Amino acid sequence: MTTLTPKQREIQDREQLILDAAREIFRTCGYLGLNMNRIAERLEYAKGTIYQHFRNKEEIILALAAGTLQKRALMFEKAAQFPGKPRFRMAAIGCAAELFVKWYPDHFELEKVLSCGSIIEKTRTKLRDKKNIVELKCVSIVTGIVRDAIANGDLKLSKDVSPDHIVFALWSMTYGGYSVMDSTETMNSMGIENGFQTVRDNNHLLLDQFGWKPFSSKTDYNEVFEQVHQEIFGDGPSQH
Amino acid sequence: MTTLTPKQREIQDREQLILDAAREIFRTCGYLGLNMNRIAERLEYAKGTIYQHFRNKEEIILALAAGTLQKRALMFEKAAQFPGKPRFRMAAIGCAAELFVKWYPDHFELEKVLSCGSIIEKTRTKLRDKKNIVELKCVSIVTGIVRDAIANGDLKLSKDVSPDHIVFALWSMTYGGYSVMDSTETMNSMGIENGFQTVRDNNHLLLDQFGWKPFSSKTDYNEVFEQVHQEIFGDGPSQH
DNA sequence: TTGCTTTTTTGACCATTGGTCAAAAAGATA
DNA sequence: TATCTTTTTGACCAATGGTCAAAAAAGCAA
Repeated sequence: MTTLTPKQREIQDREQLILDAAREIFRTCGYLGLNMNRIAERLEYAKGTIYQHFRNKEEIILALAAGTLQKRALMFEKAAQFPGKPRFRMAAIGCAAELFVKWYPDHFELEKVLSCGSIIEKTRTKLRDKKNIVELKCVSIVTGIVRDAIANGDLKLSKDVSPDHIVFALWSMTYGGYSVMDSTETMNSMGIENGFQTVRDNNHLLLDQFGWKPFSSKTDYNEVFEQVHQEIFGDGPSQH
Repeated sequence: MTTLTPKQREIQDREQLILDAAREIFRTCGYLGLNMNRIAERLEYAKGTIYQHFRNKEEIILALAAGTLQKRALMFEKAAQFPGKPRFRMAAIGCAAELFVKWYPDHFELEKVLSCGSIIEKTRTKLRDKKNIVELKCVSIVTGIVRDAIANGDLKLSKDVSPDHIVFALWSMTYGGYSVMDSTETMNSMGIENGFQTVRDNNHLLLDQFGWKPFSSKTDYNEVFEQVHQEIFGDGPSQH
């Protein structure tokens, strides 16, 4: 039942070819520069063939975002396995998140496009859900580490704060920080020289305030970062 | 020299008519639904006339964003004048920021569109700068309050933290929080019931950790929020 | 291989939008 | 009123999104 005719196989493979071409065009020409004609032309297929795979360019962009997000989920999984106290593992997640945006800078641009209401609504719910599931995967990994810290005794939450609150706070700070950094104009006028380092510091500030031990005053989390960087992600973006 | 012929006056006024129509269309139909034809049709002008005012729809969107941003700057100015300790005034800024996104929900959508590289680059630098100046105005108001707190003795910064760092942290947390809230899907699966309240709390957590007195454990900043809400912004979005 | 059916591909085709510009209309001036 | 200047107009073109009947290719049975 799972055997495919050569033709079916070809069609299936083409999906990835389309996405590869689209990613390349998106990277160089952005949302407005990407269009179905251009993809077809580059792959030497007729336009109609591309439409057989994707309903419109918005769905292609969504698929591209889901693709990179999948890579992030894998990175988060690896990071979560860093041996040691939960807070160290959380620092490893921070490292993964930072390397992710550095390794796949176009993903951030994809996300920005997809955050526009009138763009995302051109895609089918089904496909959006597919992406959301991968995103939730990341969230649940992080929540898991928070729970471990609670089980561990390293973190005691007051009753008005839940693990989800902590994840929301970190998520906000990180996403917001990268976004603000991206709008260079305003950023330049502020005296932040190393935005990534600052986001890291701010996250640790938050975790300290939530009472999560060991505090950043006791541990050099930059050292942990470097360790994770080398030991887990030393080989760069994995090619597969 | 400042006297205008009736015709010149008419042209000048039309700019606002165009923006009003565009804002309405953008609100209901989003980025993809907004186009020059539609604006011209609604105002019963020829397309060419619209092009005399704006080079393309991206520049219209930029102008719309600059317009609402201007309102935010005014709100920040009013908030900064809240009488009392700098940290109270900072809470007032938080109130202004929150009311701003609630009062002008389409502004957030405008920002998201303009954050897309290939969209913003269709606008002229000159116009972008115009918007940036208003944005910087907001930043400088906030930075001013931080400086007041330092002058005051309520806040002592370690030498590796600058006022700009604090502003960057608050900005990240707030912008990031609102963004994450916006992507409802992921948000719903997390157990955050009141996102706005959570963003407020997180900001206060940060300020506490930076050592800015009086701490939120000593003061009920929700009370301050309500006070600012009523005394300063009680009359709703001002119509002018 | 051949002839028939089903699947896939193609690109001509249409509608919509972005954007231009020469000609027409309106306004200013004297 | 006649003349010059400014503004408006909408026909026009190019590019893109998207469809679909016809052609080509693939699958299959004898």
